[in-house]
Amino acid sequence: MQFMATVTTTHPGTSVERVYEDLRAAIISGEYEPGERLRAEALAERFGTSRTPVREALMLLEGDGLVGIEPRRGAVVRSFDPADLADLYEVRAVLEARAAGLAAARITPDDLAALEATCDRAESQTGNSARTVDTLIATNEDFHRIVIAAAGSPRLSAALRTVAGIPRPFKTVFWNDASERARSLAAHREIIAGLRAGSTDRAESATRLHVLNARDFLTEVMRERD
Amino acid sequence: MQFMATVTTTHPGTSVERVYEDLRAAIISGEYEPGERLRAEALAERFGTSRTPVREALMLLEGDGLVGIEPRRGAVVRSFDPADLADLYEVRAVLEARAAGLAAARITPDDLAALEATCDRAESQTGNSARTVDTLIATNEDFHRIVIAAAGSPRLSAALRTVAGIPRPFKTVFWNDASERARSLAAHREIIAGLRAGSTDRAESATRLHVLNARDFLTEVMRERD
DNA sequence: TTGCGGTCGTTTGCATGCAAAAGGACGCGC
DNA sequence: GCGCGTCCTTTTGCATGCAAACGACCGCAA
Repeated sequence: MQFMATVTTTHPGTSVERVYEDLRAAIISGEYEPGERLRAEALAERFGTSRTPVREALMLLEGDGLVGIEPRRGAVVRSFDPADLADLYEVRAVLEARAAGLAAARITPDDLAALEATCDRAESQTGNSARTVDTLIATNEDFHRIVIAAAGSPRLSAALRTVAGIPRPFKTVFWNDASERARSLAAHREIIAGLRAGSTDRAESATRLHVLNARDFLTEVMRERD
Repeated sequence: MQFMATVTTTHPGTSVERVYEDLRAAIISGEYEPGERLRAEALAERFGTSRTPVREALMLLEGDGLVGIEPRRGAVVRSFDPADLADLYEVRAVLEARAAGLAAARITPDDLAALEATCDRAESQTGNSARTVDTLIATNEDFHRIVIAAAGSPRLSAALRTVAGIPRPFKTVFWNDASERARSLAAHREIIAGLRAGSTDRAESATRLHVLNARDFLTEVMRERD
């Protein structure tokens, strides 16, 4: 399949990175369902490469907890049961709280302004259209990304990657819920206040609360789903 | 190089796993020095495989923070400057403290006994022979491994992998220091007490203290090294 | 001497071939 | 009818070929 004809003004970097990013996005978007088998050949064709980089990307995604690989059996999209999700969010709570705590001592006015901007942006989004929900999810991710970057801890960022990705359907139920939206927005402003005050404790506590609230909502929803 | 002659009663599993484990051990043992280049061909020859599994193992080790890979430039053993080490230990402190906290609610008498056993074993080791230090390092790792396993959180375990590995020379200076040994042993017993009491707070605090003490010692030593 | 450009060897990244394992279909015996 | 063994297909895991990137080396000019 060496005639890849400059598929889509391809990203920079190597093939593995490209497949990793795109496949990750595809899994998170829900395009591949939990439990679905990920065959190397098919993915290679899809991404216009060979099986080698696909295989490598799959190994990286396994490290991110998005894909399960069993030797000689292949890769599948991991499924998230309530216990899994709760576990994941609890680790996220610990790590993101710590990130916020570190950020409180280092954050710049620019970053604070950017954080405020995400809140304003979220506030301006009303309704439940797919576009609205998309924007909210993206905005939320921006917020967390800024805080984590502001913490300035490479190891913390690396650790967070192991709990960063969950398929979008889960997020969608969250951001479709009006009261959760309001609660998140309030929490974000609370976190910003802590960061602005340079208060490690406030930033940490507010973040922990925020993430654990999300955990509770999601596990609750999943429980009543079945 | 397909005549690999059953190199060393090879581990089970795939070639990648084997290379990953062995190379990881080699790096941690200090056999490859920080900054040293890791050429795929040479490693393939050493491990009796081809470059493909080696390349994949290197990517996994990059995820563990032990190896740095730059596209088209190759892999190197990561070097640990004082800031790196401090960062790593701070994340470890957060995660291991949390693990101990979780473990306090779930640990079994068997695990408690195993933890006690590691302390007794450590206590019986005196002197500074290489063998003694080896044993202390292994014993210490056993202790932490048991606690983490007892936490029963797969995501926490996964996150900890990103901060688990540091080359042995660093550990050696630590375990050669008599007062650090004593302090570690006392801390371990403190943690056990917290776990036995089922006290999340005690187990957490003791663990955080323990890991941060190690951080301080190491950064201190590194500072005066230069 | 120092800086720059061209050349060549080395090493990576990717595509592909191939052996072997896993899973399923089929048929046989019970 | 059901279990079991065998054959066949699919898919993985690994080895290897090859193009392209990197960087070291060398010569030349300022």
